[in-house]
Amino acid sequence: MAKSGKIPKATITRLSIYYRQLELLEFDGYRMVSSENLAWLCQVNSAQVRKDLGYFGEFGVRGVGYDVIDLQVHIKRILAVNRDWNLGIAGIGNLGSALLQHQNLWERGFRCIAAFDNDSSKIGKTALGGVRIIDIKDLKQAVKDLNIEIGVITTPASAAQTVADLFLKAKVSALLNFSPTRISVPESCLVEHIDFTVKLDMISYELHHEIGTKKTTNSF
Amino acid sequence: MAKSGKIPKATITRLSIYYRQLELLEFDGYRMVSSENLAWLCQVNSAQVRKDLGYFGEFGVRGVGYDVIDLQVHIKRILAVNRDWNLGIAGIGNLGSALLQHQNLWERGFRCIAAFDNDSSKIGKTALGGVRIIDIKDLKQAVKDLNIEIGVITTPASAAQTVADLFLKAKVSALLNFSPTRISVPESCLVEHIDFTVKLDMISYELHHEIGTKKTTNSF
DNA sequence: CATTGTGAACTCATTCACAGCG
DNA sequence: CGCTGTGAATGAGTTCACAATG
Repeated sequence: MAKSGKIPKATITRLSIYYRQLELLEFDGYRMVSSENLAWLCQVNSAQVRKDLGYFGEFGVRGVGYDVIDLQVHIKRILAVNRDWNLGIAGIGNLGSALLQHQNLWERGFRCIAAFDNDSSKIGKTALGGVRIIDIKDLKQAVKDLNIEIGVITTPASAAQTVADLFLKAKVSALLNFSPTRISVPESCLVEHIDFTVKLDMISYELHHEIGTKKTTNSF
Repeated sequence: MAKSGKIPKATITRLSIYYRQLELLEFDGYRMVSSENLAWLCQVNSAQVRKDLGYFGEFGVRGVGYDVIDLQVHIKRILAVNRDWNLGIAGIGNLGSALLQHQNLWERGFRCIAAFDNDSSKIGKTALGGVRIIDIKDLKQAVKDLNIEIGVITTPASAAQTVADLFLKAKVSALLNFSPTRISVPESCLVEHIDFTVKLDMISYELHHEIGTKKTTNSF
């Protein structure tokens, strides 16, 4: 069923987006959707939708389309979001707080179950989302006790590498880095960056070089 | 000097990253850097660095490398970040607040000079960063008065399209959308998305499908 | 018979390899 | 001699176009 081979990273990104549109379609009462429809909603080419899905199996019915609910189930399984993931957030400023109380994350199974900071005025207090703030010195123990798999870095840039090292010593499987810094990690650890200063630089560039045509971008 | 032709979007992303490493190199007292060096720091191929720069001119000295300060100036000019950009933030929750007080943005010339919300308990108050919170109904006027060019959407997903429409009516040039929703805009408006639920889905996928090799990613 | 699934064609991006030059 | 700049080679990702089919 599921086919192997090299799967473009962009495909995974799009699967995530297809999934969200499918949720909306279901909410709006649709039972079936064609690749054309879905592609239009996600602002991509319809062959792209079919090819992306084709990497993982045959989920459609020729002449009809895809079952809106069925396809959600398939994509959840592919993305492995049909389970919970435990997250620990380091750096409980506004950004960290935003993630802790983010309703959507919890609903999707991304559980922010630990909050770390080095500010003694915060430690021991209850952060937004109802999680107690733990001294970052105790990160390793907490990661172990709470079985945290994904570390989220929402510290200032200057602390990012230090915090990353703490997470690495605690053997998390992946890091999500919100600081505008490249962090260096061993091969064994997956890192994703979310750097809005880079996005703003891109906007700056594109506004300045006024590209006349289609400007909505598909980068996430 | 500056060469034209199609420039990959990824090139612009990398220029932004090169720039940040150059700042660090300068801070550490380096005067010159080779493409090899810089590439290593940014975790890319050295030919990539040279090609990226090559789209815009010849900034290096053969046999020597690139002047650390000079190259920063060139990249700033290319990215058009050698000027200020006025930003308006809509949705003053934790995420919006994080941006408003984000020191780095201001230093880089991205000035968050307006804050909008529809919550009457917030309107009129001073947000973090010292900006007064304006009723979102008055967005259009404020955008005009303050000459805001980039609208930032930090509202819940449910409000994202409405707020986007307000920004569009106010004729901002670009939107930076932090909500996990595709927003539809006319061709004339540039949109960049920052969607961390997508990033988490990617982490989930990659952890589940344990890719044995190099896992640090270059997507921003 | 409308729509999927997919090889082949094409477009875009990265890397190689070396000529050109300070 | 060492490193840049770049055409040529390779590789990756997207789109086309149509045979397969429920």
